Amino acid sequence: MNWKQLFPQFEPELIELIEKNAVERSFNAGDVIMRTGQYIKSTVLVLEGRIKIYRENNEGGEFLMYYLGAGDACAISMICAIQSKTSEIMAQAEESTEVLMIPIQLMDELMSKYKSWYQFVIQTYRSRFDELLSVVDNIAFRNMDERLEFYLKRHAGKTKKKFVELSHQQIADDLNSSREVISRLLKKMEQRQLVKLHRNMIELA
Amino acid sequence: MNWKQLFPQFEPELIELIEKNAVERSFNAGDVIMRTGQYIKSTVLVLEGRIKIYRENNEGGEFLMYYLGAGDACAISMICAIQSKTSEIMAQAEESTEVLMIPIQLMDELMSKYKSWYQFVIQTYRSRFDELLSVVDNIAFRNMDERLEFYLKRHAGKTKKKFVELSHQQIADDLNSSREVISRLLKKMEQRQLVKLHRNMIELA
DNA sequence: CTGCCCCTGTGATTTCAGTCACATTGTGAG
DNA sequence: CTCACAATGTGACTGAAATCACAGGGGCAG
Repeated sequence: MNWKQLFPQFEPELIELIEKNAVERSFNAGDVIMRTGQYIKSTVLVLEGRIKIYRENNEGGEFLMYYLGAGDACAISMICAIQSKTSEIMAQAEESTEVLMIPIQLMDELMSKYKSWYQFVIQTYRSRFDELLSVVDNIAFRNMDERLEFYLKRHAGKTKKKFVELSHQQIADDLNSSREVISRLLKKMEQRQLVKLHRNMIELA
Repeated sequence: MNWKQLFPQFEPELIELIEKNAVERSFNAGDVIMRTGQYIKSTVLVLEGRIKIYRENNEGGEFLMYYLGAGDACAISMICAIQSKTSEIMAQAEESTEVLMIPIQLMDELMSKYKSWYQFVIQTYRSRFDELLSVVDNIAFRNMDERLEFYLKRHAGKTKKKFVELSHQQIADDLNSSREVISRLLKKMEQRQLVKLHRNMIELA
């Protein structure tokens, strides 16, 4: 795949080096890309599709943290890759997804030699950290109705559509809530004209 | 202050460079070191004392994220400093605290020239990211009683004492809960022989 | 000693969210 | 068309935590 236009800030030399050493990989919707406790041997750049990054607890509950889309990098894979540590999160493809895996051995060289790469890594850390902060804000300070609104907006924002094609159950899972609660809150939102409900699809006003 | 032994991994040359350019600063218990929306012009290293990093919302609620102690660096100040962005968190001294402020202009040079600095920064990112993950875990998956236990252990752990010298109200603030709830849960813990309650002080079993 | 303020204990009530139970509806396979 | 199944709607109940109201009690300033 021709991915260069996703990273216009990279120097040609850097792109060449990545191309020579990195491996492209495809995942189908639903594939688990990384799981809790797994060792990480590469830094992951997303070229196409969408990856869900979430936390799982031992009782089967899960909790969505954020999404990665084309042009994003996985901050956790960067940190873990550099230190050869295990990851503490789950990553799952939401759609058909293409990624570029850059072996850790290359990281040090890229960081020291290419300013654009260094900037990109810092930028990635910052974005993820900020997203994590807003996640903390939401669960610490907001009720489920506000969290649901935030979730729908974020989901629609990334896909650039006015539709969220998910069942109530899937939304409940992402928010670590239950289907009935989400159904009821969605009904209330419909009464407030914020959404229109369809089967497997929510239309944002 | 002689802080070199806190960072034994730093090369002499690196230490010298920091010494020449950084500014030491003291804060008293209760001083706000950084507030939401403030621009950051320096990276902060903690030399002595203890800093509380927390999130504040517009309705006066607050929520503790983690502490920084001697030898720690503020990951957020690093990220923000490099990008000259505003911070999204509050930092407050819990005790008398000494910090070293390294001007952002120096960051790029340190990162590219000193491997030990680069490693330190990466290590800092990782630790804070992990702490933030465990914060998310706690509020997403745990009830208040478990969160309280976790809070007490963490608080005592950092101070290396078996005592937590806080009023119930302060604990409630940190957990974004209310005083009565904390009092009741502490009573239950006392009945389970996990703690002994005193005025302004909790003794861990 | 006394008055005041802060810290703590505790009951009553309310609200939000999770759970259980079951009804209804939409859709695709055959 | 019909059946099976997944998605959705809804009432009843439960439990966790927030809130309200108020009662003691300890410590300190004067």
